[in-house]
Amino acid sequence: MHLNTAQSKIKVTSNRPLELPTRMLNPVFPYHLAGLGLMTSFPIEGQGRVNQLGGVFINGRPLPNHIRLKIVELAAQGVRPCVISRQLRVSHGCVSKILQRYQETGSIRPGVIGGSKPRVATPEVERKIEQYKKDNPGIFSWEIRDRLLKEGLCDRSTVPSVSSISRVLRAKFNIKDSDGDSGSEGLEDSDGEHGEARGNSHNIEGILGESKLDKRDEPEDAAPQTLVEAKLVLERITDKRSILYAYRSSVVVVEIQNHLDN
DNA sequence: CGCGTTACGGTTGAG
DNA sequence: CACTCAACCGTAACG
Repeated sequence: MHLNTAQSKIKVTSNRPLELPTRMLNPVFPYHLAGLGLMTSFPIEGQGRVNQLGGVFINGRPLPNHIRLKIVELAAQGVRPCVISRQLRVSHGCVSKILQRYQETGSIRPGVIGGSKPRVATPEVERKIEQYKKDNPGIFSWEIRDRLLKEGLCDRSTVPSVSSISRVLRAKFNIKDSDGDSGSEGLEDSDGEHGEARGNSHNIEGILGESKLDKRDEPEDAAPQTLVEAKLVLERITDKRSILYAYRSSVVVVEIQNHLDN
């Protein structure tokens, strides 16, 4: 049912997470061989691969949000994990992981990928920096650095650099940076457990999030409820076919689907 | 057969 | 600005 589309190639040219709706699965891919061990995780154009179930995934990258959502929704309706796995063509290990995470955290989102933990600006040091700044708002970063050394909180190898201290101050006190771009935006999310909280402006879900459709874990209130609302959003998105699948309202989706297919 | 777990090959991004 | 490396990813396979 998913394969009778005119779409014949899955184009994956970016290493960003892509929306790869199941209806866009490659109809010429020999899925009957994919599960026989003759080919595993068969590479398709670019970074997209096809798993044993015929599902498309990008190695190393999280499943798109709409599929994660669907997994949780189906589970909530009482659908068994093995059925979800087959229906959405997602490995059962992955279904299991996403459901477990949802149970534990209430979030459907992937974890925070990449980056590294602060090496010098530890929470304790950050607290001190914050305190120094509160005590003396006019204090310079290099003065803070000196004080951290003098009071023995850090030694020369562990004291944060002046730029590290500046970064902490920017974060804590929302001080505008000279380049004045993003930077301070994600700070509201200081619980920091949501994977999409940063660097999300270059994928389709990031765009959605910024258009207030899917910013939180429970986005349905903000989702377009009418065809007109949905079209307005669609007009700002280049990959219209893909973005469809992020929408929660199946009625609207079907309407837009028909509209685009004509 | 269903599913929890984990090795593996991969990506990411703060430091 | 290129690099490092520890975080996370989903799949496949085992038990």
